[in-house]
Amino acid sequence: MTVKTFYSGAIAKAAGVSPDTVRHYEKLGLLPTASRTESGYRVYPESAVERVLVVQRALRIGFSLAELADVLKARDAGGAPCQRVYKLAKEKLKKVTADIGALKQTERYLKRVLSDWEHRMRQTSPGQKSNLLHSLTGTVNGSRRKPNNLRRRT
Amino acid sequence: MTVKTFYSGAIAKAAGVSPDTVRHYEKLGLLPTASRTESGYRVYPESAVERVLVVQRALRIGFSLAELADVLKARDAGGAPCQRVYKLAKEKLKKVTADIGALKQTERYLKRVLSDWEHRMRQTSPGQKSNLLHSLTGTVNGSRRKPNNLRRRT
DNA sequence: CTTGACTCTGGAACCTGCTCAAGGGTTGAT
DNA sequence: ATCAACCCTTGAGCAGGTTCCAGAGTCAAG
Repeated sequence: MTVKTFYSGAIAKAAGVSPDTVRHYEKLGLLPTASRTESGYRVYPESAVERVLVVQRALRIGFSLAELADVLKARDAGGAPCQRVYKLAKEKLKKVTADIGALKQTERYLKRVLSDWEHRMRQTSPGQKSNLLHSLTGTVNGSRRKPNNLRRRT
Repeated sequence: MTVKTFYSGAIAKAAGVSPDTVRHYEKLGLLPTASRTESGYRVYPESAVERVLVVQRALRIGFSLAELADVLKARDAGGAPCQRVYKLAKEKLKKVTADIGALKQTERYLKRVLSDWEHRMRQTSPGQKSNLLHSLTGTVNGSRRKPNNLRRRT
């Protein structure tokens, strides 16, 4: 009795990603190199699903694929990179907290700007310029760039 | 008496960006097309500095260059795209608020994970696997992708 | 034995706001 | 005349995590 095995597509479906992603992960070393059928199809053990899910969760926390590849390769090589993982996670937390602070400042600023604009627009007849953008001041402290990319699978 | 004029480099320096950025903005329509000297140098009025600054501030709020190009072109064409700008800014606020919520969830989750790991590592002799990554559960609700990119000018 | 759904490969494209490089002209002071 | 310090253009590159493509092979059902 052999272990149940899966092609890339099945792993992908079970983990909610695309087959391309599975292959990509393998190429980067996030999944141990799959064995192949005679015809060249990748064959994975069921555990690969969990692996993909772990990667996805770690990504959400802020790990990069490269970092994950590092530690997962170390693990697959028999090591126990817990210290490394722990340290990385702590960095992620710091980053997240900092990002929250920056975003909050942007939020406050944006709220102020909006209420200012509402005031300004009430004093301007429609179709007239009220120079909203122009009224932006230089006092945005938090830096904000793309905290979007809300990933969603189709 | 003519108005004082500036080359791209001077505008850039005054606004704290690179000349490349100024040209880039012009190409995208964020700056009205500059007139040229006989030798082909771009010539800007002083107001271009303010324009670049406005763009930079709007970027921090979360506007994209494309959106800004839209409204600024409309303005330059004699329009008053205030409604559009206002609506966009409101969307930005919504996004920022949502991002903060998502990040806060990630923060909470990450904190839980870390304290769990600390516990786990105390029970594992050094050099042994404690499967930290593997213990990531699926309960991260907030989606998080790169709320970093903290822009800083060099 | 055809059809349709799968698999493989390598490499390019996506997105965004720049940034840089190559190759070449202009300006202004010495 | 020569030099530094500008300016121009086109086009490519970066980050990062996919996603998509062409061209081709494989597999199982009818």
